[in-house]
Amino acid sequence: MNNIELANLLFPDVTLTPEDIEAKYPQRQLPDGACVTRIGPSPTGFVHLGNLYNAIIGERISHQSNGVFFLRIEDTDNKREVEGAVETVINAMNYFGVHFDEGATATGDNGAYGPYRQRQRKDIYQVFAKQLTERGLAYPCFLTAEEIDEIREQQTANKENPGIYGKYALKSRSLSIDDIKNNIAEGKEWVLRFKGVETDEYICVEDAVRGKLQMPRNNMDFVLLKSDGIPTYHFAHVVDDHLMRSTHVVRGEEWISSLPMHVELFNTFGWDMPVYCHTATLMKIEGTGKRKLSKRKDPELALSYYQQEGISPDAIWEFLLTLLNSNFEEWRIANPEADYHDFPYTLAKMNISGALVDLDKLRNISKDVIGAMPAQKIFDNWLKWCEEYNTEYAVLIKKYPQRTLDALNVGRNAKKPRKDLETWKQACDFMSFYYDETFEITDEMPQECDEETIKAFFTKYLESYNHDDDSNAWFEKVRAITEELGFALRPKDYKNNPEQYKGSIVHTTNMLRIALTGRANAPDIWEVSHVLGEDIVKNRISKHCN
RNA sequence: GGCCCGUUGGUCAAGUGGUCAAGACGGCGCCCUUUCACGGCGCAAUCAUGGGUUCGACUCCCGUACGGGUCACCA
Repeated sequence: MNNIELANLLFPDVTLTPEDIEAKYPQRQLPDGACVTRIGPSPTGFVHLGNLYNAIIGERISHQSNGVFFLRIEDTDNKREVEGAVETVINAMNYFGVHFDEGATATGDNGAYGPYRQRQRKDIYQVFAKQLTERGLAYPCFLTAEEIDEIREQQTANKENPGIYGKYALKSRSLSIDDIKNNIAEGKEWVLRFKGVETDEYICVEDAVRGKLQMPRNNMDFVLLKSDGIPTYHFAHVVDDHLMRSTHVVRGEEWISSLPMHVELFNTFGWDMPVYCHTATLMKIEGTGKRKLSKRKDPELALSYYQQEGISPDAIWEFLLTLLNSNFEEWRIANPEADYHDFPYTLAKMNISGALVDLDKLRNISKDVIGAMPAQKIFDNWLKWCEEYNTEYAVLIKKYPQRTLDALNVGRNAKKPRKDLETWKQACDFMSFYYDETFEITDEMPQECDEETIKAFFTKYLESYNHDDDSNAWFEKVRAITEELGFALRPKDYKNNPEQYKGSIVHTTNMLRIALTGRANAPDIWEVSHVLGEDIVKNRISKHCN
């Protein structure tokens, strides 16, 4: 009786019952084995790699099983919320190719299990909070922050576990209904706490990636509702994932230690627990050891970093997939052409220790990914990136669309395409020699070629140059000049008898390459020449004739 | 400190009692090659540690060390 009175005192506006709510969110009609899961980012304005990492897992297990993947905004902490952050999350997920079946969108909610923003679900949580109060399992606590601090200090001094539990909860738990009425009348703020049970029992949860997790049963009087009536993560998680009918909960391992609270809630409500999947923390190398990626020190933690660098979403997926499932790389080698969505992802193959984010490996993967793209797709993606991050190049690309496309095709249609491009940012650097506006000579001419030789070579080259020559005819001329100037036609001849030659054809072609592209490492000279066009070629060559 | 998780080469990692301990990135070397690439081949390099259990342990158990997480009206 007392509990009912208390519940009505605390929640005078709540008229619905848990049954009413349950009825609004029926079991989903899905094929056997379908996974329903979600990501629940909080709108802090910072979306990080770990968010994507977990999102990919959720996306894969749900869509591979013909289930449902949704986006829920966990905005219960209004202090941390940043203007426009919801949009930031949605845009980032969209950019990186993570698609939701339902949930929060930029324009509102989509789906029958909403609202998908936790603050808008306040009324729902209150119904269940009231029920818990009626059952005598929750109570209002008027402890101030200072009082809680004092308790903690005392506990630390006594080497006891910190928190509100056992005898430390007594003061609040033993308040009479009149005390509570008076406190409320005086305008004192309160939180709703769960009544933890004093016990030495253990709980055991079968985690889909870690196997058995065993830990002491919860004994804490943890907070269910904060003083503004909004739930804590723990309460919101349990209520939401139950009502939204999630079958799997994918989240970082930092949640393992609060698992006992969640188990306690699922059990007291009598609800089935979802399958938990606690994933590893992303690490970074530093000095001799690993450490957690840090928001402050590591720019590569932010998803925006990869956008700024112009690493394609496909490359990020392939990279994360290699971290997530170690058999992905083998699968990729066996199926070089396949879409990564066809890779059979499994939770069981997940690694449970912290994976290290290796940017070199990412770049390598990125090269392969871009290497496999048709030139037109590269053109489109690169241009799109430039329009946002490098407007100078966006202008160039649009000024010379055909030349750019031809340039992107150099060496691409061979059986083994070149892998010059690794990121859109780096592409701006690599492609610079195709435009007079950005052309720059950065490498030195080979030491084997003195000034005299350089002048002679280019003069002869220019004299004999015929833009209509095919590749073979062109190369014959290069050979002729090379020989004429006393350079070996075969690199080995020079290597074996260095005293007989000034150098080899390696050096003469190098000169040519540097004159045309500004560097020693660039694609096939004949092909490049035909992308550049006769005028530019002659112009660049003639600069070295005197 | 309590509770929990983890530890295979420089890095990502296969591996579930018997393997010469896969593979990938990076490094080095060689080969292919008319340039630049691409590619191919090869080399070096790993089971944190001490005890058990066992005919046999990277695999199972206990301890130690190290790393990580968490102990909020943050998620």
